[in-house]
Amino acid sequence: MITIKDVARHAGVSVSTVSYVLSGKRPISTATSQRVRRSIHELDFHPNAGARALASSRTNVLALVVPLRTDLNLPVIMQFVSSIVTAAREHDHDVLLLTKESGADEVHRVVASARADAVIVMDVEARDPRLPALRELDVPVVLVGVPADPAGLNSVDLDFTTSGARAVGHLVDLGHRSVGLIGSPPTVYERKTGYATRFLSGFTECARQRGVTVHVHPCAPSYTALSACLDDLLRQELAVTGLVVHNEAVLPDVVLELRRRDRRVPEDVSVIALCPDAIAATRPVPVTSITIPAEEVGTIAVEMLMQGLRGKQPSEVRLLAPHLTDRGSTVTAPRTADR
Amino acid sequence: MITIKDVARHAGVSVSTVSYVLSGKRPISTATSQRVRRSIHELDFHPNAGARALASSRTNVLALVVPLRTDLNLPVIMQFVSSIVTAAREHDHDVLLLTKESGADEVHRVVASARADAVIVMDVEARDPRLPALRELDVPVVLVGVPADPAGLNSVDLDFTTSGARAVGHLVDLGHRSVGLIGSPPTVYERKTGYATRFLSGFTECARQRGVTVHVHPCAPSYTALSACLDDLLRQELAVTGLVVHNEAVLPDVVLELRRRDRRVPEDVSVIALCPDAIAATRPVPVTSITIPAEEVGTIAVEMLMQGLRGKQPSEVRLLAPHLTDRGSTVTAPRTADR
DNA sequence: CCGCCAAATCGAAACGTTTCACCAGAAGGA
DNA sequence: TCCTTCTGGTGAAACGTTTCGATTTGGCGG
Repeated sequence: MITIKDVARHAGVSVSTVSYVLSGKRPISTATSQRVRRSIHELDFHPNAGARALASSRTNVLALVVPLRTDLNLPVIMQFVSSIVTAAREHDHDVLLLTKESGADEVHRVVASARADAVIVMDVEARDPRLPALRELDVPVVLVGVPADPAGLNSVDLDFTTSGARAVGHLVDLGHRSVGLIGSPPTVYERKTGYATRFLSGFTECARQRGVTVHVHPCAPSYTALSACLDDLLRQELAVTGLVVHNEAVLPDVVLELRRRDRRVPEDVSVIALCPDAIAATRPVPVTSITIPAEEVGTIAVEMLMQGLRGKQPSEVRLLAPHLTDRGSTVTAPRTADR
Repeated sequence: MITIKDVARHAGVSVSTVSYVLSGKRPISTATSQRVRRSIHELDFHPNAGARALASSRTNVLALVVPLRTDLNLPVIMQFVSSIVTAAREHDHDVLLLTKESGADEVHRVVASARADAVIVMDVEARDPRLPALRELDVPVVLVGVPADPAGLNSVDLDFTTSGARAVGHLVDLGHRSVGLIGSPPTVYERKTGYATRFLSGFTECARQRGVTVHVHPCAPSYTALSACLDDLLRQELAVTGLVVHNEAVLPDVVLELRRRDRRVPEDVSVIALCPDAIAATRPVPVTSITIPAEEVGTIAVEMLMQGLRGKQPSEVRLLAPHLTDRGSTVTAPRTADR
C-alpha cells in the first residue's frame, strides 16, 4: 500500500506539506504544490479513508435511507437516489445505503460509529416514527418529504398542496366543471403519507374555491382496481370530463382503459398527471403533467447537508414550486358535458 | 464521544480485553465478557469505524455498483439491491453505493482509498469495458450477470440459456407449434447484454431441436413499439399460438393489447413471461412465468464475497436453475392453430 | 548589517482501534 | 517441591492521516 509518506519522500517534502497540498488549508507555493501533485499522480496515491476519518473526524460519507420494498413509485425513487449520488460525488462525498425497513436504529448505529457524517431520509411520513430518533442525532439530517412537525430537521419536497391546486386549476381554466381524481393506493392515504394527503387537500380546496365538483378515488396498483375505479368515475351522472391521476403505477393503463371504454383522450376526457416527466412523455398519448422534480430535490438535499456540515444548522423546509408541462392530453371541455 | 477506553474503565478491564470481547478472537471468561458487554450497552458504545478500519485494514463495507439510469427493469434492480443490503447487514457489513455511469475509476478509487473491501457489480455486459479494471483490483469482486470471459472474477446469475429453452419447451409440451418472442428492447441486444442474448439463444436452439417455428421480435418499452410488435406477430399466416415475453416494461400492456385485438388469454394465445414473480402475479390475468430470482442472486453474491474475504478466491460462475410457475396463462394449443 | 515580518515548510502529537508479545497465576505431572 | 502448560488477561506498538505550534527562509526597512 502506498501512503502519504511515500508521496512525501518522492516529492522531497514533509508529510504535512503533502496533506496541506491535498486539503488546501494552508498556503503552499505553486512550485511545491505541483511537484507534490505529480508525485501523487505518478504513485497513484489515494489517501486512506479510515486514517483520514480518524484524524479529521470527517468521513466524507452521507448515509441515505431508501424505501426499497415499496414497489410503487420505483422510478421516482431511483431518480432521487441517482441525483443524490451524483450530487454527493460532486462534493467529494460517497453514499452509504440504508433501507427504510431497518428503521432508525441503523441510522443511529451508522452515525454513532462515525461511518457517515450526515443523513438523508427518503419517503418520510407525516408522523414518521423515526422522527424523534432522527432529531436526537447530532449530525445534519435532511428529510425528503415533509412531516407534520418538521421542527429541528431540514426537509425538502415538491409543494404538493400547490400542485393539487394547480392540476385542478388547469382543468377548470379549460372549462371542465366535473373532475375526477385517480389517487394513490388507499394504503398510502391510510398511513398518512404526507405528500398524498397534501396533494389531495390542495386539489379539493382549489375545486371548492372555483366551484367545481370533484370525485376522489384512491386506486390500488392493479388492473382490477383501476378498472373498478374507472367504472365508478365514468358513470354518466357524474359527467366527469377531466381526470387527474396521482398514481404512477396505473397511469400507463389509464389511457388504454379509457380507449377500451370508447372515451378518447383528450376529446372526451382530459387527463393530467402528477409524475416524472419520463413516464408522462412515453404514454400512447403523451400526458400533460406536473413533474416530480426528483433531480432537483436530490441536489437540494445534498446542498442542504453540505451547508449543515459547514456549520450552519438552519432547520428549514423547502417546498419546490410545481411545474406543469402541457403535452396535449388536456383540452377545452366538450360542449356536451352532460350528454 | 465515547471510546473503548471508557468502556474498559467502566468494566474494570484493559482496552485489549474489550476489543477481544467484541471480536471474539481470544477466549475471554464469561464473567468478564458479560461485564464488558453490560458496560458497552450501558454506555451505548459503538466502535469508531475509521479507527477500526485503520487498525485492522477491514472496513466492513461492500461497494455496490448499480445501473441507476436504466429505467427499464427497475423493479428487478431494486430487488437485487434490497436483498444485497439485507444480506450484507446479516454479515455485519454496510453497503456503499456507486453508479454504473461513473465507471470503473470510481470502483478503483473506493478500493484504493480503502473505503470498501469488496465489490459487487450489477448489470454486467458481455464485453463490459470495466472488466479489465475490475480484474486488476486485489479485493474480492462478484459480478451479477455473466460476461463473455468471466475468468478471474466471480459471477452469479440466472441461467438464461436454460430459461429460454424452458420457456419454449413449456409451450411445445402444450402442443404449440408456432411461438413468438417479445424480446427486450433492441438496444439491449445491441450492446450485447449477456442475459438477453443468452435467453434468446436458449430459446431458438430449443425451438430448433423440437422443430417448432419461432418469430423473434425485440420491443422498445413504449406503447407504439408494443403495438407494432403485436401487429407483426399476430399476422394470420404466422399462426402464433404461444407468446414468450422477456420484457418487464411492456408485459403489463401485452395482455391488455391482446384483448383489444380480440385474442383471449389463454384460450387463443398462451403467454409465458420471464420476470419477477411480483410482476407476473399482479397482471389482469396472472401470467405463467419463469422468475428472476433477485433475492437469491443477491444473497449468493454477498455470500461469495464473504468467502473471498475469508481468504478463498475461487473465481467461479454460478448459474441458477430457472423455476417456472404456472399461473394459468398457458394452456393446450387451440385445435384451429392454422385457422 | 541587523532585526523583524510574513510566507512556506516541517515535526510530532493526536485520533481510537487491533493485535502481538508478554505476564501472572492456577493446574497438572513427575 | 519444582517445572511445565495452560487460561485469562495486560501494555504498548502499530495503522495513515490531520493539524497545531514551531522553525526556517527571504525580503525589507532602518
